[in-house]
Amino acid sequence: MNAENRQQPPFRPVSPKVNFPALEEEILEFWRRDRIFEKSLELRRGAPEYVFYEGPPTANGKPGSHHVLSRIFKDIFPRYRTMCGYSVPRKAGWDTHGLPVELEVEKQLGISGKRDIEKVGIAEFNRLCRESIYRYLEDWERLTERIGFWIDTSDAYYTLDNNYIESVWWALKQIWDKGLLVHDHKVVPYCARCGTALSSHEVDQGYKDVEDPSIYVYFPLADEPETALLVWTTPPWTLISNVAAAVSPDIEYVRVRDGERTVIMAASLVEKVYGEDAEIEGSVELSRLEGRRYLPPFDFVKPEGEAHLVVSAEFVSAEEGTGIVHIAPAFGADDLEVGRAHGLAIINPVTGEGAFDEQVTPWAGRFVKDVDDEIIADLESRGLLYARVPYEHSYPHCWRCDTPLIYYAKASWYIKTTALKQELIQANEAVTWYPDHIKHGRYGDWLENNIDWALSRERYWGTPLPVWRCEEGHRHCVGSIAELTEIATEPPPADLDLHRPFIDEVKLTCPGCGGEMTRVPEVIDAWFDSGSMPFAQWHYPFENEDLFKRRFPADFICEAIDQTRGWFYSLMAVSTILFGESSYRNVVCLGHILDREGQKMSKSRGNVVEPWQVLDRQGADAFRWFLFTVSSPWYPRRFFPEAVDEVVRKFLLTLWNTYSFFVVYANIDRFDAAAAPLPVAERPLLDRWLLASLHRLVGEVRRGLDDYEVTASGRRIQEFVDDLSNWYVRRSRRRFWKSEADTDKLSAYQTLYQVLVTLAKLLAPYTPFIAEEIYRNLVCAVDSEAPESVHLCDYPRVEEELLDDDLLFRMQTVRRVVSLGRAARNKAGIKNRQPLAAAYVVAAGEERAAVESLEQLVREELNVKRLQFVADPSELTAVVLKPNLKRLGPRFGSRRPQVDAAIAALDPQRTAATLAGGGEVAVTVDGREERLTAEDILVEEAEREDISVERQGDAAVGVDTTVDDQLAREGLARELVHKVQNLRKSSGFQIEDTISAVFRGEGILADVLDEYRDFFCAETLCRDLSLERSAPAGGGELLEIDGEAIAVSIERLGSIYDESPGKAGGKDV
RNA sequence: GGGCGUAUAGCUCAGUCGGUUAGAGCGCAUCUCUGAUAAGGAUGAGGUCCCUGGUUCGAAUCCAGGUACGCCCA
Repeated sequence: MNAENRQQPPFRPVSPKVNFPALEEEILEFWRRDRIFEKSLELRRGAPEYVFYEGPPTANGKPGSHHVLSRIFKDIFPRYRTMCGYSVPRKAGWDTHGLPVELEVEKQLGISGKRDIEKVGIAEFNRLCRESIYRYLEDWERLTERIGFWIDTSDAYYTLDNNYIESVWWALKQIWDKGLLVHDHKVVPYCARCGTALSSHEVDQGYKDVEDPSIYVYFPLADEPETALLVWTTPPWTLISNVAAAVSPDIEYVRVRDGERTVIMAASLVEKVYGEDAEIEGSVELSRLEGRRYLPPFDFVKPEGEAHLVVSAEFVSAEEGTGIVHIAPAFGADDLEVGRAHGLAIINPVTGEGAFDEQVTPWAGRFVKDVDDEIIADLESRGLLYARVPYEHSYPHCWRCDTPLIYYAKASWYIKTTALKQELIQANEAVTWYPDHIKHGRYGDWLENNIDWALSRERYWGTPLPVWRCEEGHRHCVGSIAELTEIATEPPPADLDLHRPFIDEVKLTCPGCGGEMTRVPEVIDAWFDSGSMPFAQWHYPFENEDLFKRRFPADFICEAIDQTRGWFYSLMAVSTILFGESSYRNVVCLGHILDREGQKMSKSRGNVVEPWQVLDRQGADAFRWFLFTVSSPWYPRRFFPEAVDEVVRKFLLTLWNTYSFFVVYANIDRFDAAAAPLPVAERPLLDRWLLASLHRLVGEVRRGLDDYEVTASGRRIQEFVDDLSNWYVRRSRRRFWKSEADTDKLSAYQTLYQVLVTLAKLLAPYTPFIAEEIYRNLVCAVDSEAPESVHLCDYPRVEEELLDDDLLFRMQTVRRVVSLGRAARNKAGIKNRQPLAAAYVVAAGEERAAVESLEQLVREELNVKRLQFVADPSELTAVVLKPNLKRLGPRFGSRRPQVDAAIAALDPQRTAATLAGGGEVAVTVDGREERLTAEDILVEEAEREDISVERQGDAAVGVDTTVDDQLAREGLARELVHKVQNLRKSSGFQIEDTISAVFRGEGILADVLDEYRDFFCAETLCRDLSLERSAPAGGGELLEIDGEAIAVSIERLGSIYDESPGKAGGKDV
């Protein structure tokens, strides 16, 4: 053993078998222990910032696979930008308020509804809500860490913090001061039993198909009582509150005879209501309708304002009913809008319990829906009912108690976002959306149809609306704790919890009248909380002014498509009101994860894939790579755990094997990564090709990630890894495994090393774990100066001088030739191990030059001795001449067999050329010369027996299928090597073990072994070969090849480490 | 009910400006190769490009209408 051999292997040995989840746990431990995330932030401190906002998840349930999707997209771009030299602070956040939290607690307590909650007490209830938030926080943090999402959870913002709430209050006060925070009536879906309005999400859960009564009612005109408007409506009880009848400017109205009276209705609906025989008396001008008064169907309540006249409204349609719509502003959104426009009264004799109040004498105290029948009977008794028709429709019910909801005008607090529509649209113009169709599609449309933001909730667990009110009706909005303290009647405690019920106890002195002010009972929509995070996370403007200003707006945010009207909107709306611009510049909008059937994953369907299923089995890199590359992130994608297996096999293991191959051989050879690199120009063509290919890839991946595009870039990396493993490494294997330590070998090592290290950096944002493993073993192990983590490195840059399009073209050409050649071999049924004399390549010009420059490679791949170029595919095929029986039959009759024979005797190639040139050939029949033309002889192309050809378009490759004795013997030699290699493997010998072999046999196999003795020994590391010419019997394995047999027994002698001075390594090729 | 998106091989997905025989990977079958590999190579089977209609010399692609699924809204 010489000194060199006693050196330690440079790299930690790597097993080709790998357990990714276990590996990842080790990496996580390293990151934790050595604070790599913190160091990655520290490293870029002071660099230009790339601002990322974390859209706070509600930690109100366990995180699922869909959260993995958004969280890895939130991870990859900040990682990438960090490696590109930006400072990318990553403050986590938690959304802690809102109805879902309350519902969770209601469930936990086994209670339902506001009355129950108040029985429990708001203080206790909110305490439980606060607790509930933290219940799943650990699950979230554990998952976040495990998937490699680098975000600073130690410095997270919580929307329930007093500081956060104070910033939100500040924002609300700004909005208040602009006059945009208003108290107004709106029609909301309302559950009378629960005494609360429902959010649209809740309403969605309760639609049911029901049958309600609908009625056709006469509204006699005040000045012409024998003529009536015919109005169709449902449900009947709203007629008590009728204040107008609406017609449409787009509908034609007519008078129709109806017994004693005349009715007015839409022309297009007459037949449906009165049948084919209806008697139409004439049409009615819209101007003759608008403003006309009619006799109200009920007069329990005296209207305050305009009432009981005909108005015109766009929303009226002639699709069903009569084209005239009853208007009750208290009970319909459209109605309220029409009422506003025309100054109509609002008649609302319905209590919070959904019952008529005392004004409606006959039915006071009864639930409105239960009175429909009696109302209909009353109308009928007064001759005001034309017809009653059952009406089937989908109607919302309370998801909690199944009570039919009523649409009910309630006073709530609104932000007048409609007043800012243009500003919002303009703010959106400055945002880049991925995918771009969202910008002017789904999201743009939403802005175009903007409605005021219903801000208040009559609930408990939320940011309290900071508005106080006095007996005089003065209102005051509080914008800070200092202000609160200043005008409170009694100074609030220093540790005041700003939540209910504590804040409700704080009374203010009215700045207007000096009276006592009490806080309004509402809390605010939790979306306003999350929309306020750009400043509230910093407690701006009370603190951190510079921080906020530096980190506003965000360069990048990312959520799933369902956030269009959620966070994407609330962020933009809040910042546009306060700061006049969007709080984000680029937004990645992800599609949803569906189950294997394409159905949405949901707890109720039971089709949710638990992320740990994947993380524990295949690992985080596999999960990440799958989600990044398997399909476009904008589209909904189907997901099931087995789908990740392919990613592991196809990508991660291929990469791993390449890496472990390198480490195994580099350790055997004691490769010195610090040695001076060979100039690239002096490296073999295959190496230059790989480097050119790598740097083309670097450019593509950078361009992709710069443009928030991960899928195509990832797929390109995958292709590269496939090329690296199955072309470069496979082609280079022998270069790593040969005894001379020449520059060819050094070049192979340096090139593969360089490529693996670059690849690790390139992959770091995608698959941070395996990238870290490769980097640390290859770089940190040999270079103590290098950054300790791949995530502290700079992202690879394109090295222009390594790009070489010409070389890429040449290799592509060669690979096509090889592929065709292999197909040709396969077609001929000749084993690859059998050497052949020649391959024929149809190529000219650049392509021929390409193949010539890599001739040896092609010969090895195809296992042929010689490469020959031909200009035309026809040179590789035979020509067959056939008599054209149609012509020659009549011409020669019974002498035709002679003609056939004569044609068969012609030289096909030459004859075909003559005929193709318009010439004639002469044959002798019965001693007479006969002339035959192109029409007499059919020229067909045929396979040549001695060449097997495969074509693709203009390209074609053929192989010479003639196996002469010498080739056959060489083939047998390779068979022997192959069999013995298998024997080595099955005997459990190491790659580097040397052996002795004893053969017993006679005949051709013995001859071949003798002839190829050196070749055999080099290939099998056989250091002691003996051949007994005898019957192949006795001990050992019997090798059978083509019916011949030879017996062999092998034994381990030693290792190549133990022999030869100079570099270890040992096969002579 | 409205808006937006999606639909291509058994599965997961490409398919550029409308242009030759619609592709890849997985899976399947046959063959082959292999001392890095859970791999590689070759061949093959497998298609109502969701449906209907239109534009066009020509449609997976453009237009209209519909169906299914998803999201948002009513």
